[in-house]
Amino acid sequence: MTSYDVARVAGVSQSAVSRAFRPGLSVSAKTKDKVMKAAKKLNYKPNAIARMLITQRSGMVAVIISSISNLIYPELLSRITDQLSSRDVRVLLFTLDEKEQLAELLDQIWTFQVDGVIALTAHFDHEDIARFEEHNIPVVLYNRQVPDHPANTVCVDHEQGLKQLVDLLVAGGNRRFLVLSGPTESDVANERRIIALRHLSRHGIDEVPVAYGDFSYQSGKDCFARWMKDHDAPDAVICSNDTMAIGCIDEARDGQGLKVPEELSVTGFDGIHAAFWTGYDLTTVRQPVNQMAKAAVDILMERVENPTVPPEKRVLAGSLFKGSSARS
Amino acid sequence: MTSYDVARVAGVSQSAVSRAFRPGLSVSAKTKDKVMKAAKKLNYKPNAIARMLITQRSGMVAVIISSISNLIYPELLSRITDQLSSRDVRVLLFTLDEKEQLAELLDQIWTFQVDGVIALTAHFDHEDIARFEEHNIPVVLYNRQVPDHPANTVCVDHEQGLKQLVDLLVAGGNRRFLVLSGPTESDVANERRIIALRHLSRHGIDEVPVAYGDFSYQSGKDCFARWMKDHDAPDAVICSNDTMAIGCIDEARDGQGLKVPEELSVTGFDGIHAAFWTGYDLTTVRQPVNQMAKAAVDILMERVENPTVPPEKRVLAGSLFKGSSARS
DNA sequence: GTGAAAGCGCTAACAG
DNA sequence: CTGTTAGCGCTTTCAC
Repeated sequence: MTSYDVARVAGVSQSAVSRAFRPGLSVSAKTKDKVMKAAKKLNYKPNAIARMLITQRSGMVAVIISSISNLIYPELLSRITDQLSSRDVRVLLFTLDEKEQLAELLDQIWTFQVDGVIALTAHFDHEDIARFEEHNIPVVLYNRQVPDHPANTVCVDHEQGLKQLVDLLVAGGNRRFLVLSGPTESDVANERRIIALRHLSRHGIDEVPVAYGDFSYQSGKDCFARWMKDHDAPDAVICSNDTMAIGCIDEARDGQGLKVPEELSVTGFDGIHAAFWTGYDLTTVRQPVNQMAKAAVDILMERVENPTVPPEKRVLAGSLFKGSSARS
Repeated sequence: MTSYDVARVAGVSQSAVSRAFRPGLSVSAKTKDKVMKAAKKLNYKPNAIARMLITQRSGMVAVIISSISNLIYPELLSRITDQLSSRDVRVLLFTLDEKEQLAELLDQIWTFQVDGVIALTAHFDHEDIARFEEHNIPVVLYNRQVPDHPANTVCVDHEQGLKQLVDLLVAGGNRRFLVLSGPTESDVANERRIIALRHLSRHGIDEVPVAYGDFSYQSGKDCFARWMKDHDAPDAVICSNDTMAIGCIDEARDGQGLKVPEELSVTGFDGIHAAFWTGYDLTTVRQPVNQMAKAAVDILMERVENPTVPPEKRVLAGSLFKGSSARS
């Protein structure tokens, strides 16, 4: 079923059919009516692929996500998809687990002529960003920045969030700390670790040990277990994200027999749903996920409409959630 | 940058360029080399949209998912995306929360000319399936069937899984039951509820009360709290999924002061990651998610290659996981 | 307001 | 093996 078939049945030209299906184009009510009747009869739907080819706009945005062991990603994906849907844009989903796959993934993105990209994960250097500019595809990075290069970014305010978190912990009498960081390949992990250590240092707490996991529940559990093998329990564990914090709590309680928060404070970051489950009730910094998703989509679509708008960085404040996983 | 530009630089015809970029087509090594050199120089990538238009194949599969309050969905989405990626097929993601949006969503799917559809959610009647057949788009349903109509389906064996679960609970001395079901609009919820009740009945346990939630953590919590307001605690709660079971456990422990499993057995279904967190250690039936995702993609892609292959139903056995949330 | 005509960038016969 | 040619289904000037 093509627009020609509809045109024939409706007794109009093919271009009339095309016009009838594009909003805001000059067609008389009578013609439009004839076209719509014929279209319904033939069960005709315009072919989006052909439209993409001619308009040079795919109506699709690539969303890059990594494996779902970090529970913040599905929540973000969900919000971003909703935001894009409401603007009548479709999501082409890409997952990226290994750094090496990035080049291949980018190739796919070019060939698919997506209108834009939202990257929830992956490290982008200025060369990658330059390639996007070359291809004229706007990109928005989530919670990460490109060193020495302006880029569209929406970030939670790590500085402010972690300051509040650290202040709270210190005020609660915690003195001996352990930082449970995400992997050093992760921009987010590095930022959160460095900022946390800096704020601890401002309280005169230095030489804080760091253990490294991969943002997953299991790694939170394992890292803490490994640490406890040849160390005394610290007062508090500052985790790079909620998923690891939950793993750490489970290991503390069930593996090490420590009472949380009486004998051990544990904090997370993100504010995933599971963090608020009463079994954990995590002290954490909540990303304003809805607003951040909206900001990411707003920034992106503005650049899709008008490619000359310069890069923009938006930093949104997180909110400290005082759960019962930390003495405060 | 089009194939014509590359052809000009390489000193060959445009169709030679096209051939060079399609695997397994007859091009001499020399020509291919010239083409690739020119392509690299011009930073050329074939335009997938144009290819879709001419080949009538988009290389995209629509995946329909619902809101992520049920944690099995992100896990499934992740596995399915991996499976499709490995076959060089892209995922076009659609979310469906309200039943009323289905028609609109289907329209989108037609216009985008996807090669196939995997539906993790939504209720499809035989009319919907017929429309897919009309459009010649193969569909695979996940954990749901179409009444009175053959359709491609991959299901976990609810019958067998729930039999094992109920047998285990009864053997553990549990006699007074509560079933915490997902919503009656959900095919999966209905199937799990009815089968559970049937198996209880076989043990002579009838007139089992049912409370209805929406598969979310909060609804598990709320439903159980509401039930406890004007009833004694049952021996065991059989939940339609793990997320509700976790909510139920949290409410039992923190809201009602009940010891799990000593005073209350709670079971789930699905085998989501969080079910195995040591804080819950849920007795549940684990869907073989990897195999099911693979089966769904296998079934789908076989029909994409060859539309005449008849519908197929694959039922995979789940595995009972004996956690410590139920007396057994 | 409407129709004719020219492509968007590519693939796939077909003939050489 | 290579080049020529005819579209895929649509949007968009451009005359009328």
